[in-house]
Amino acid sequence: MEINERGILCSRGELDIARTLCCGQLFRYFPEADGSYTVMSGNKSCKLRYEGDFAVIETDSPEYFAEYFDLSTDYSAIVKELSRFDELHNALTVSGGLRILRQDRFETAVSFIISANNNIKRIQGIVERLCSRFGGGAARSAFPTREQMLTLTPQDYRALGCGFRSEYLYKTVPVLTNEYLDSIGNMAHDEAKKELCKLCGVGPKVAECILLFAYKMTDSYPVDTWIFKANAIAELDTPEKVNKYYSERYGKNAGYAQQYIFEYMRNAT
DNA sequence: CTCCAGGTTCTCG
DNA sequence: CGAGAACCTGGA
Repeated sequence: MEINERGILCSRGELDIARTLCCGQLFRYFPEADGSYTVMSGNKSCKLRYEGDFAVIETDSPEYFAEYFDLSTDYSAIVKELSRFDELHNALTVSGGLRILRQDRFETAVSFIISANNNIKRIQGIVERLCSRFGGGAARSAFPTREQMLTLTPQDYRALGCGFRSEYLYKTVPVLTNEYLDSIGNMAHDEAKKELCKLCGVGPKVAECILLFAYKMTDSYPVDTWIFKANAIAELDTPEKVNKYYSERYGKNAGYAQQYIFEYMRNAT
């Protein structure tokens, strides 16, 4: 990896752009006509494309996106550790270059509250409308800050298409101060999850997503409908049982395993 | 028409 | 504490 003032350079093997962006951990990515992708995070943006054997991240905020794409972590070692689990054989075929992001905490919390019982296409639309209407007034604006969102009413959220999640956001956004978000990061995983689950609109699945995709607590194992189907065994008949079993089985690498399975399952159908 | 999507909340036994 | 129903919305 190499960082200069124009951006970041790393090998294709380290960063598979489509895999990393399209596996449902972020919602503000935009495929461009020339084959590149634009990514928005908070009020920052970058553009990703391949040049020969390299993935190039062009941005005004190289330090931010080096952290965002978790470029200091060696993923080959993690994949190697997970390869001893036979049931992950298929999932690991799509693991190459798929990275787990360190996203903005507020944006991630809001986005995954919106994600509940929803589909990725529609989540993207809602988030984009939220940003364009309340984060800057134009397409691809910054994600609105907590302070900007404090003025929103449940009716505003309904107008964005949030549906029954509107009341969740109206109640929870005010709680998501920097102090609160910092305190979550200082907790152990189990305590952080328990604390997040106190928020309206945040249950075990959304809590695990926030902890994995914003705090990069990689012992998280979010269980959505896809993962639940993939891990369907007679004894594991509830999402929380699946969560408990596999987070213990994979330990510190549970989050990576989960993301590889999710990517494989969605491409398999 | 019904079913489903990166689930959570509310209610009831 | 566990099971079941209700829930916005848009695409298949």
